[in-house]
Formats: sequence, C-alpha cells, structure tokens
Amino acid sequence: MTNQAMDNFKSQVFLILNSIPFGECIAYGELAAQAGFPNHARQVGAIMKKLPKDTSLPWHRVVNAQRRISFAENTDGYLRQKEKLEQEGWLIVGTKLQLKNKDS
DNA sequence: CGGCTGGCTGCCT
DNA sequence: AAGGCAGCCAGCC
Repeated sequence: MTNQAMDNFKSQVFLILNSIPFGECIAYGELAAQAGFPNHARQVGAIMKKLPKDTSLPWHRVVNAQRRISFAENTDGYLRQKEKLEQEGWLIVGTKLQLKNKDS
C-alpha cells in the first residue's frame, strides 16, 4: 500500500465515520471495506488509536465484528467508549452492545 | 532488514 | 458458546 493510498484510506475512514448517524455503529472491517480497503480492519484500529482524546469524531461508533467494544473492561478506552455509546441510546453489558428496547 | 505488536476477523476445535 | 489460532498489515524498535 503506497503512502498516497494510505492517506486516501485515512481520509475515507474519516468521511465515513462522520457519515455514521447518531445511534448507529459499524465494524472496523466494514469501515475499512467501505473506505475501499478490505482486510484493513486493524489499520482502522491503528488510526483510531492515534486520535486525540478530545477529537470530535464519533470514533466510539466503531466496534468489532461481534458488536463488542474492542477494549478490555476497566481500561480507560473501554470506559470512554461505553459512556459515549450510552449517550447514544445503547445499553452496554460487559463489552457487548445491545439496543435498549429489545434486541438480539 | 527481521521481529513483535496491535481498538481485527473468520475458521476450527 | 468460548477459546485458540492463523492470516492480515502498517508502525515501531
């Protein structure tokens, strides 16, 4: 992957991220695929990792393919993501995301 | 330049 | 349902 492609990739990731509506979420792999680069799920994670804590991007809407938060519980990242998701109407059980109403 | 490490995934016990 | 494992690929050392 060229540096240029990578810039493009990042740009796409940010765009797509911003396009995710309130209350929805997307998987790392899917985000990567939509950005035009399948099998780059981890790279998406790497990008998220670099984001400043005060970023305005809805990075919390990105979860793993199992619809779980990809952080161990009691970690800082986990807590921050959980909090933001709860603000968007999600119910978090452990690392698992569920809809408040019914679900599954 | 080789080796290890991840905000991952899917397949196979 | 729950681990283990092997691909995956850019960063870092």
